[in-house]
Amino acid sequence: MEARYDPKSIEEKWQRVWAEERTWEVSNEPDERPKSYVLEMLPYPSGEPHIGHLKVYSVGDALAHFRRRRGMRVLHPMGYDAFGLPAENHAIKTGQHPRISTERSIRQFREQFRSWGISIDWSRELGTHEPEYYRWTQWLFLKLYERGLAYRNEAAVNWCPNDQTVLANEQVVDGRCERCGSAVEVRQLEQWFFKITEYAQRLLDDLETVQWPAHVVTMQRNWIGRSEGARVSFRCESIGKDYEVFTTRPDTLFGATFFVMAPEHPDVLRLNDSAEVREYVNRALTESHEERGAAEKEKTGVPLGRTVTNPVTGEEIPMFVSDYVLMEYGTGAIMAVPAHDERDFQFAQRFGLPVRRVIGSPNGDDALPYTGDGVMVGSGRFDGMHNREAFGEIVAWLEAEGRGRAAVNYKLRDWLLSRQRYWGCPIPVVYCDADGIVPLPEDELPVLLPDVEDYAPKGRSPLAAAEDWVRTTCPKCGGEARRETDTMDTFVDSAWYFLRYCDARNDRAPWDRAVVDRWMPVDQYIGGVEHAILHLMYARFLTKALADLGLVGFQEPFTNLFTQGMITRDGAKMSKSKGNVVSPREYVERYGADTARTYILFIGPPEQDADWSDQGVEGIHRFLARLWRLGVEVAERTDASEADPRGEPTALLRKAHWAIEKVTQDLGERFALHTAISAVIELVNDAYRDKEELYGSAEGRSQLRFAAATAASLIFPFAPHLGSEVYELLTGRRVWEEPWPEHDPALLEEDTFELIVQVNGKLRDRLRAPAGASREEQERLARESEKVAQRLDGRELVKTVVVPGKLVNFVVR
RNA sequence: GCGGAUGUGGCGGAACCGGUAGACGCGCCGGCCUUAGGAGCCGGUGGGCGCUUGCCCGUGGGGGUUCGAGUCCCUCCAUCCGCACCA
Repeated sequence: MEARYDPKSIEEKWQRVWAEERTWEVSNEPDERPKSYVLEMLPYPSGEPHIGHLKVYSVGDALAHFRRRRGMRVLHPMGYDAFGLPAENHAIKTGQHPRISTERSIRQFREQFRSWGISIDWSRELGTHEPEYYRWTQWLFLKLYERGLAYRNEAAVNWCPNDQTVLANEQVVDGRCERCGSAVEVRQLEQWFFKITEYAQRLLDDLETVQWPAHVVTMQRNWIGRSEGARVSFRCESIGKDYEVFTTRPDTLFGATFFVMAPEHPDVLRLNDSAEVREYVNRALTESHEERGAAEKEKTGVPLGRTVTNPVTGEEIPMFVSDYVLMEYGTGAIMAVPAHDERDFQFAQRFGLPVRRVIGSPNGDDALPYTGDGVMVGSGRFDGMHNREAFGEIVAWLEAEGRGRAAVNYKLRDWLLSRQRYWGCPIPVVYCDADGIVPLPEDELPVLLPDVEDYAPKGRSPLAAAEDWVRTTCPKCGGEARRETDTMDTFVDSAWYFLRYCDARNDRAPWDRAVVDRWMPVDQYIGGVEHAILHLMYARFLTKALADLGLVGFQEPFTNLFTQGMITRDGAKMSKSKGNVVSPREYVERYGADTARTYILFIGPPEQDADWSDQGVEGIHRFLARLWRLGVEVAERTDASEADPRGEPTALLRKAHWAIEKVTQDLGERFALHTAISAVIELVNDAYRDKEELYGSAEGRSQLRFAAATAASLIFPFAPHLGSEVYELLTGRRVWEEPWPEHDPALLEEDTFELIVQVNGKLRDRLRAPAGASREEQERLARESEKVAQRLDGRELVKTVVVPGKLVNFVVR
């Protein structure tokens, strides 16, 4: 017998079968089976897949296999998020077209995914850079534009000086470019936006309809940042204009002793255009987010030499400009209540402004600023009221006077989607002197990305250099027009790919609604937490917009979300500079894909970070080899006719049924893939322990053969090649065509159980007791235990606790 | 500062409803097989004391609820993550 587990030949054999027979393709025609859409987040193809990819697809594939064999029609597609900066930066360095390097990476990804044996429906494969795909990205842009959800506007935007492009707020982390780490500058530019703010409330509300990890929901909630408060008007008599502010504390209005505007506020220079103010404003505008953002920074500002009227006190309060007020939030101006707000307090200290207490603290503590609740003071007829009550009363008063109203404000800002870069989806509009912004008609799509000589960004899109391409005619008047040269944020491409998969080869529309409505929403979405806000928020927004357009029939794209943890090495994040990168290919070549996949799932709970260990890989490889040898040996030493277990159930047969139940629960009811694998290991260990004895009888052989085939069947979702191989060896059948096994509950029932006997809650003895023992019987058995009798002797029995089928606890004094 | 998560052997982790703490794997120790093995097979492995049967301690620290707590409550500590001048 050639007793060597050879993953290479086994894996190649089954991969060939799956490719030739297109085993994992699924039709869009519904059948009696319930559907399940299992999706991992779209990979960005750069070089080769890394260990994180191996993990996410190992998790998703285990689930896809399990659900198929449980009788579901499973959609499990693959594609590539192919536009983007790394490929373009590579092009700048080498002069090679980003399409070349991107498509090279895609080939490598595809080849690796195949070598991992992931069960993908390759007939739906897509790349977001293909005209067949981005044609529809452009089409969606036009739909949003028609609906007023895409607009062009000048605004203070984040500018990355290194990547030479604007960024969305979500792509700025700690004042730095999320991609390259450069300090982000603020620039006043005209850009394209999607009106995601219009969906703020719905994005918030519908978080309650999805089953997502709590921390992701919390992050989205915080990002949307809903605050309830009021808008209040402050009149500036000297120029005869009302300025509105948003406040969450209308109850402190009597304590508003000054008024502050953001440097970007359009009226600042109108109120005061002195050199000092100009200089302050200019400095604030050019300061990076990081410099400006620090909360610890000392407050700065300049008085504007004007006043506004506090609407409740009638008092004239001074106006300032200061960079601690943000133009993007609320109205870009605030009422300052130094007694009850930290920041206003700091500013007041710095500028010697009055601090007026209007809420008392319940413990009589008179330290200011005080931000808690209490009883109103110094607030006219509201004095004596609790501030929570005064909140509503003051808003009602403002409304009656026409000086304000209740209002809700969100931190969420519109999605800035234009980028001054080359390797992205062209925005399908033109600029015409006569007609202004003109969207292209649908039949002119796709607007193909032209080839250019130079990819280097120069503060404007490299596309602007393609003069022949830029010059075009206006679809409205036929006159001269210029094309939009910005491209779209790649997050637009990935905000709808899951819809395209449903109907990937449709060339008349992005999808057929009936088809999409049958597959969507995604039943299980799997990916990393790093997308908790960006991608997931954008995809949710787009889905809602499409629902409003009547293009899809659901509100949320991802019913269940699973966020997998990172794989570290020596406790640290893998990086080239640390030299601790684990290459999946290396391990797949050395041990086989089954070992790599099973190990990465066995290492720990998939949602947690886990540290890669070469010794751990060896351990799992040993287990798979053990299972393979068991299969070979059992196939040789038992008869195929003995496949069905017969005779008195042995411990091993019971163990097989126990493993079936365990794996089914771990895979079906939770994401406990690591404990599912443990259960199969236990089954194989028991088979080794018992096999020599079982070979001795026909009945024993039949049960052994069943146990080995069951182990193969249960390991299949994790190690599909080995599972297929061993299962075929023992049954002659294809494991993926077999229904998922079901355990026989009768076989899990034992005649006796281990009765735990405690005295004062401490374990004192373990006894065998008959399965159906009554409480009295259990207690009697426990009392008969010598060890227990010794401890009960001469002491007063206070109480006896009996848990049927489990334990007896004697409480003595 | 605010919000969230986590803390169990030498290591990764298990224990699902409050009921045998440490499944499974790694590592380590011992044995078998072998010309030899870093191959395979079998056994042991939380700590301490007796070292045979047994006893005591033990799930980050302290306190509480309970017949009984890794699990529930309070409190403190540590680590990680997210947000952070959002009015």
